[in-house]
Amino acid sequence: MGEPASERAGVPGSERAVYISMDEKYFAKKIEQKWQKKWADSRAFEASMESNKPKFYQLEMLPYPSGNLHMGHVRNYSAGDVVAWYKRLKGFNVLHPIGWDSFGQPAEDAAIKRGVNPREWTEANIDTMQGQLQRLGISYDWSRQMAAHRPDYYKFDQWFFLKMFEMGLAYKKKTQVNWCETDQATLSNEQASGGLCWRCGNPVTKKDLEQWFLKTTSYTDQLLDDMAAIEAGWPQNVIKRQRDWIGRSEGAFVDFKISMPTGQLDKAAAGAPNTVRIFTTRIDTIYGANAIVVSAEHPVVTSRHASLPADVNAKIAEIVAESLKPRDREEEVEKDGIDTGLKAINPFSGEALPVWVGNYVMMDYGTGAVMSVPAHDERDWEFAKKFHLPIRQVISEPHMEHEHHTMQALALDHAFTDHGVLVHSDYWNGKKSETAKKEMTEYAQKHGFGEVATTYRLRDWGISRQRFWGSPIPIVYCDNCGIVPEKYENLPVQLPDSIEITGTGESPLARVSEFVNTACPNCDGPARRETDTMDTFVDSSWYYYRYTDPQNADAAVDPAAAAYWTPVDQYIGGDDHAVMHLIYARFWTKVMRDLGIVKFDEPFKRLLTQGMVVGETFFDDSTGKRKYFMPADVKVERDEKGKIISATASDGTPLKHSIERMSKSKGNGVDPDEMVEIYGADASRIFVMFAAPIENELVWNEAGIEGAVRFLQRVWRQVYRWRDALSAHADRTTPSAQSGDHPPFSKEGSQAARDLRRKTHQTIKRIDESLETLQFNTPVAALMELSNAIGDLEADPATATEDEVFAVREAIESLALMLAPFAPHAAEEIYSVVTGSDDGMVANEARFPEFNPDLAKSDEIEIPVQVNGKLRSRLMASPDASNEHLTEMALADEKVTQYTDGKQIVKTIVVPGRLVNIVVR
RNA sequence: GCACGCGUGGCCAAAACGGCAAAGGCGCCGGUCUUAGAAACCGGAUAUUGAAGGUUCGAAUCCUUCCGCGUGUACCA
Repeated sequence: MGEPASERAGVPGSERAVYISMDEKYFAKKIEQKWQKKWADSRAFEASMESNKPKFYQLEMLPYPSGNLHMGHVRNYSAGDVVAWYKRLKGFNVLHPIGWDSFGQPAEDAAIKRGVNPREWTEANIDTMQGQLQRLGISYDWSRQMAAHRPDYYKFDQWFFLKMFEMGLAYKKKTQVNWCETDQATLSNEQASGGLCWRCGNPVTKKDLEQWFLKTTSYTDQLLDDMAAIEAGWPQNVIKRQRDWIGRSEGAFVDFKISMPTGQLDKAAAGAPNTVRIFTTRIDTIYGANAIVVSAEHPVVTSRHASLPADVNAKIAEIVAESLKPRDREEEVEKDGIDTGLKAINPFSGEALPVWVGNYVMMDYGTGAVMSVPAHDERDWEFAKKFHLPIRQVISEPHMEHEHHTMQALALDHAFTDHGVLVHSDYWNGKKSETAKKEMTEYAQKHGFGEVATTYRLRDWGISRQRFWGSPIPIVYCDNCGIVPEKYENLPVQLPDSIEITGTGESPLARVSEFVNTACPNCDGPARRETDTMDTFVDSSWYYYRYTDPQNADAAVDPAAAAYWTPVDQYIGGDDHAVMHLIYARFWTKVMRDLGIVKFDEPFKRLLTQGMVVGETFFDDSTGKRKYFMPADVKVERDEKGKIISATASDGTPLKHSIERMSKSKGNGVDPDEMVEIYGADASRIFVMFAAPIENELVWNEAGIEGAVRFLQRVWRQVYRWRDALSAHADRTTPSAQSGDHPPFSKEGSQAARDLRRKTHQTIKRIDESLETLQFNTPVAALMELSNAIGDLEADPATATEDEVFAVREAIESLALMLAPFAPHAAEEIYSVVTGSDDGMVANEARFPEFNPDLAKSDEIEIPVQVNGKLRSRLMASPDASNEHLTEMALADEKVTQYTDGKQIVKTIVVPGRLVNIVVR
């Protein structure tokens, strides 16, 4: 690559007879610095509620301040800025804020590894990244920045927690966490992957810990049903994933009575349940049940521990122990279980079924017990095969309706899980599954051993983290009063300024006595604080409300500010947050609605999920752990398609390669700062938007970025070439590319000028439509085409006709305005030259150019003529020529008659304005 | 396994409702300039739209099957 533009920056432009002087060459850095300063000085992007324009809230997902921006951020924020600029130019009062998800583990890890202060580390990172974003020229309202780790923000995490505590939405419960005995630390699932502690390498166990939960499940139906209101504005796959995640499943509960095997007394503890309730979605298969299978933790077995045979108890203990081991997601667990000796009576058939403990039944879903119907459920099939349990088919193919229902069906070689017709099912023989489900549930209900039931996959949200760098949970434990919420006036419960974080032990806060020891808010006696902190998803559940009222010390947000700006009109972010963050944020909004803070159900009207930015990685995993190599240190062989054949390290070690999410540690990261330094912010942003559709994965390939630079340079050159001719017309009071202010072309007006105006207006239409539908790559292509069209006009600026100058002016001014969302600095500069005002588009209330259909229309169009679908000729016709006229012209055409002579014309198809097709035989 | 999505020149990609000879960029080739190269500029070539069937006057677009790739998810009863 050649001499970087930046090194040439700073050359002063020569004074010319134009209102705004212009360098002959495009100096990215000079222009970018100029406009970044102007925008900051004029507070161009600071939003205010004092406006008579309609509001538009453009939001991008809250970044974690890791220290450096990566290309995924650049992609996300460039896209957001396209929307923000577009809406601004469309006359909206735009709110476009940014902030920091600044609580979380990396800061704590840095503290452990390098002994730095997490607060200082975090603040320094925020500084760095803010600078990077500013150099990219993203049009944020910096005055509204929030950062989760600052007490003025997390105060309200705590406020919300207390409110939820009052509402019964926050509660404490014992649950299992990954636990490293050696380090005495809880671990997230990722940190415990493979069953080994990521820090010390010792096996991880599970441990029961008291944890705080937020009752997301009390909003399950709303979370599910309210999606109907936002469905149109959200990607289908996100909607689907949320539905799956919530996992509503409709079926029935059925109670089975427990009896001990013949000859044995029931030695169960007093109060041991004598029924087992199962959940099933297929009650129609109940005559095929061969066993009841319960989870190892099910009360029906735990309460009978004393009476169960020793080998049964041993096996149950083994299953429990096995289930406590963390395992890889991919690993398939073999079915295991044991017959407890208990019997359960099928309330439909009266049959006594064995009660098994099975490792595939989960205690925390449904009732922790299932009826095993091997003929019609794959898991039960597998279980029955392994333990040689009987398999009885009770559902037959649908066409068997009214046939011989009692006949033994064909021997099955796999579970038949479809709906069908009941057989071997007594009274219900011959009925369809759907009918039987309904009737059997009603029957169970009527006879008191069952009911209609709906279960969900969604669990409550565990927010406790045994960590330092998070928002303290505002709860106090008092020997006299028990669990006591902190008083509102005592918020925020502040993190201690500096503590030693070693990475071992329980929550680091537990060792800070000034923090732990406190007075009970209730009785003022000695008490201890909760030392767990909140999940950082808490912070990101409501930050977008804080932006609307960021300085408020008394409330999370003023309802009036929230009412003005929210809900968010357009949200843009990574696909990876499709489920968790977006469910939590939706939940939080519903809680805020119930608190009367907002009046709507859903926080994000429209959502766009962008694809990841990925790059090639090279690594050696022969040691079991991946060691990454920088691409510069790798010798790569490629085939003619560019696919990698082999890669070797400089010392000759053969390396594996892959395409992975960009990151510094993997050596495939691109530093946005470096890119901005070399190519400029505008070119970088254009390239990132142009390279691939926003929702696709973007495989990083830097080669293309020079095309973006060339495009900007070409536009610049065109503006420079025409600057004198344009400036002579730059004295209008209202700068505008609107078309109505120029009379229609005189008959003598050149065809070239007419063509350019047509291209301009066609481009306006295209770009407008693309931006409305959130396509960012095609508008860039359209701008390139428009710029090519300007270049195609051969007229000399000095001698051009008035029509031609007007057409060029309209094209360039439109181009500048439409370029603003992608390359705002260059666009502002060009706009200044064209309009003679150096105050910027915002101050000038610049508007997106308006499309004029009359100008976009060609006066004559070419109509292809096909014979039997094959192109044979073309006609020139007016765009509104009648079908009859076109048909006549086509049939008279010589090239057409060659193919139609002597044949019978079967029919003629005319697509108005498009083509004529003559079908002959 | 299940669900969803995608296959268009060497590469990234565009083409309302099925309707012209399938955009744009990168790369490539040639030219101008230059001692030469690079950059820049100008010009040019390059596609039976993954495969096979089907529907239709007409298919990149709709349907079926297959092949390849990607994403999500998994004992959820």
